Amino acid sequence: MRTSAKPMYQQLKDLIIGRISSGELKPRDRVPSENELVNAMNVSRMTANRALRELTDEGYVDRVAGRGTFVADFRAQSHVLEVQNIAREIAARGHIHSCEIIRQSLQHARGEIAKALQVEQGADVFHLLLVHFENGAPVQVEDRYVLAEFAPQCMEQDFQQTTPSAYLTSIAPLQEAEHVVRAERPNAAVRQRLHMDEDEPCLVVIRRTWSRGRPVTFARLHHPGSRYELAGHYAPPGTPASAPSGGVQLEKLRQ
Amino acid sequence: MRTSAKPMYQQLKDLIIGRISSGELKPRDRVPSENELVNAMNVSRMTANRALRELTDEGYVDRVAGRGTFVADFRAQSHVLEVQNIAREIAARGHIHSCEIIRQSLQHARGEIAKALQVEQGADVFHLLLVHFENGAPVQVEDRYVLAEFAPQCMEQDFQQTTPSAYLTSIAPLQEAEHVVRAERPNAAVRQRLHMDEDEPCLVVIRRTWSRGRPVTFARLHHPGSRYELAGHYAPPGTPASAPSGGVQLEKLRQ
DNA sequence: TTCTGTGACTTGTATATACAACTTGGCGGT
DNA sequence: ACCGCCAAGTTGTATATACAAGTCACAGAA
Repeated sequence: MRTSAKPMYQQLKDLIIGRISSGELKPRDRVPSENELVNAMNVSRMTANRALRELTDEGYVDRVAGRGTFVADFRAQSHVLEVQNIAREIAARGHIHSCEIIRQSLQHARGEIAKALQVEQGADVFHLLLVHFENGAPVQVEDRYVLAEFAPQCMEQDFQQTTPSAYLTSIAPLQEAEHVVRAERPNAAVRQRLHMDEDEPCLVVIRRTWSRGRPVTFARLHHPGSRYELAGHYAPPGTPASAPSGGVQLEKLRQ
Repeated sequence: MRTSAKPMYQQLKDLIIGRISSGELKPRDRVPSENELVNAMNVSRMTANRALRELTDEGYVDRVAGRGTFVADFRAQSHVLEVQNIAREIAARGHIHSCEIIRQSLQHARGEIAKALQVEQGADVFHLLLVHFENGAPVQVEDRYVLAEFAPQCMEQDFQQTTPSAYLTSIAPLQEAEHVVRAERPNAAVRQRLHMDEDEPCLVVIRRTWSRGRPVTFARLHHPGSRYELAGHYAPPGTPASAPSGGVQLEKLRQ
């Protein structure tokens, strides 16, 4: 065929990614089957198969023999959200997560915030200021800005029930993330909220997240250095997962 | 065909990955072409194509139409090494990297080190202690242990010319990496080597790296909080790279 | 000598076909 | 009512074939 510049399987992928990104197809929705694509798009089944198979590898869809192809849960999109959802992270350790809401307001983006979100000065943004607790001890101050246009229902949300990152991933796929990690001395307000010692340093994560090609949220996350650390494990795709086994061992290395 | 449990294209992938992991095929070596696989393994070309194409997606090989398929440079293995090579990182900023070697010795692994590398107490390990400088200012203390068995030539290396991580990636593919990031107060020795202020916090990265299924090196990297930060950008594979454009903007947010 | 083109080999894509294995719903028998 | 079986639809894999496009070496012409 090759009527266009892009190969046919890529056009099929773009088509389906487009339907997912636009919200036309939501998580767990059924994606056209190979045979439906064959009839609708006038391609061979192998071409449709390649498109859907690659979308599976890339985490957009899940396929089950005999049932069909379905849009993947955003939550399962791995890496991007790995560090993101602190409530899950705490729950995974078997601990209890709780949350105090300091501020939840609609503001006009100014200065750094407008730049970071790539919008004009004065654009509507929601500002959230929360403190997250693990078994009652504060472990994170979340200072987050969200494009109002992206999440219009943001003021009605109860973020004690659902963390902002969980809410954001529920309304659209967060497809890209950028973060910067620093060690800093906290200011007095942060130190007080995190119950930190006088000279205790702060682990700061600054994070921007993209959806549909645009940055939609910007967050500064402050953690007490003595009670929080970031961990990550990277393996190239296709690796049979050589059983790292070691997160626990590393804990013991804490000096 | 399906004579075995695993599908044929997977067997082909495993075969080639095996030859790469064992060292039989080194970076830039030529991998059998599709037609050679067709003849040698008695499969169809589409099956050989799928195996080699997936190996390309997974970063094991590079393919050039008209020339052939070649083992990928380990250095190009993206994520795993992203944070790893500080000399490259500094060079990418257009700055000058230099390095002071404090210690380069053969030791017996004890305690935490043996545990982290999953070897018996007393096994031979090389211990490296270096300070890395960016334009003359110290930015990292690298405290690294390397399995002697893995890198027997380690004592002969001049790590002022080639950083340990560059050397290690040159002798075998580092396939998995695990890291933990913390904010800590440095001890006196580290503070002195990094020329840090009295109350300046330290960004600490603890990293283990695997090769061929075994941990081979373990490093503690200390950075001055005021002069170093970690940055990362994650996008799901297949994303058309929506031009983040923003590392620079984020810099300006530094308080 | 230098240039040109041509053929062999390579990857990239696309199609048509085939069979296996899994899932679901419905039909018919008990 | 319930059970079992089968048909239709789905994904997963494999083959044979075809053409397009890139690379390279070598033969032959200028």
